[in-house]
Amino acid sequence: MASDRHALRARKEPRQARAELTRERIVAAAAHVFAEHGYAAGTTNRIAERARISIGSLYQYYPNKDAILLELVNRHLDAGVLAAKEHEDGDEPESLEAIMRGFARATIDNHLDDPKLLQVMMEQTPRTPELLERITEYQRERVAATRDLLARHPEVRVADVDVAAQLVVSTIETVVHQLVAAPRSVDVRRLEDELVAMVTRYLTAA
Amino acid sequence: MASDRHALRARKEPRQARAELTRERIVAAAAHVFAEHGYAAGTTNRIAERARISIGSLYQYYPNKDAILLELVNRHLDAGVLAAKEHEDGDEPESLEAIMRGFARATIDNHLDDPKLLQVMMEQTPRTPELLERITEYQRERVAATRDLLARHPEVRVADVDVAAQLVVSTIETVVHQLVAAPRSVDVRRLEDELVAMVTRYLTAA
DNA sequence: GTCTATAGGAAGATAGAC
DNA sequence: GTCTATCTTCCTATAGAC
Repeated sequence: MASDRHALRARKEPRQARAELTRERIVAAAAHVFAEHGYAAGTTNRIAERARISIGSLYQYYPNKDAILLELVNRHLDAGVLAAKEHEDGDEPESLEAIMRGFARATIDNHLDDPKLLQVMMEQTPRTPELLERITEYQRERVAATRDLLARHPEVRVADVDVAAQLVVSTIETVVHQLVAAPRSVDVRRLEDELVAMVTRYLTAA
Repeated sequence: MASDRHALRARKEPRQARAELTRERIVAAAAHVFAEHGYAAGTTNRIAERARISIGSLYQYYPNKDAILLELVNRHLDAGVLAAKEHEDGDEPESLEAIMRGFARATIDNHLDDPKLLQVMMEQTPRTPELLERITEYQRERVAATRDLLARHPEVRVADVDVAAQLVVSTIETVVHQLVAAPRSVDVRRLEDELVAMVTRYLTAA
């Protein structure tokens, strides 16, 4: 078995690298197509066409359409977790307002990256069990991290830290999402200021 | 449903009344089917079946599937506007906190009515131009009414009333929506308290 | 491993009888 | 006015050649 394995260095790596590249092309194409046409009209044929491979090849890399979408959602959530972590792991002496601003900014940036795609993912996605699972886990993770942060921070005056964490995370996430989705709305920076002010005052009120 | 009323009075009215009843049956059936199966799997055939009319008859009352959905969305938004109006038109001497609680309570009630259906309408609906138009108008209306209320209320201390109104409406609406959609979450009443506290403190802070 | 061509199936909408 | 039966369209997913 695998007797042709001992070639010069590796025959396997280049293949995997090529395959990885193809997967990347598919994902990039899917992002573009979903953002432009929505989920239903973002057909696998269109995705394959944009990735400049055939529909047959596409199905060799992903078992079905939802798997491609799930990959996109996973990447977005991973980026969100990563961005949030950066601020959480910083030095603690930051003011609560600075921390909240970091949260808001990171969330906004992550959504501003490709608003159309995000909207499609949030609003038109079929709620498969895997996807729901992933989103729930993400929420749980964010709330838990925020709760710990609030519990440790000296400025926080709120009674129930669990409820507060849930409210703050939910508020920042959904408000940002809605504001980004509605491009007609007022100045984003201005609203970021007010959002930060609101949650900060809430958390530090006597 | 004994409507064999060949009254002397009118020949037209009974027919219209019958038609109105049928429309009502269709809408009720659609609400049930969408809530149970989602939008895509909530087929027109299923709706007709539940309304106990044939698919052909259904298409005599609504031109297509999206028109039925639009009817449902319209009813929900109308209920929302109505509930909000009740509190706005009340006597002014109410405290700001009482007003905000009224908003939150009304929003929660309106969503609690049929959470599943709401979730489907918010998340799986195809964003047709008519629907987007209707939602935008609803938002604009709510924000405008809230802005006027804030501008008149003596407790309000916030600098920019327009931005504040947008933030408050957006926060209450989206947070409630998310919380209702996620039935695993904490006590709804408890979170209502915190939500009200948050926006009230924000609006009245020095 | 990649392709073309198409099977397979679902669902929205319509035709035409009664 | 209501029904049944069906048409049309479209898209996912697969088969099979190269």
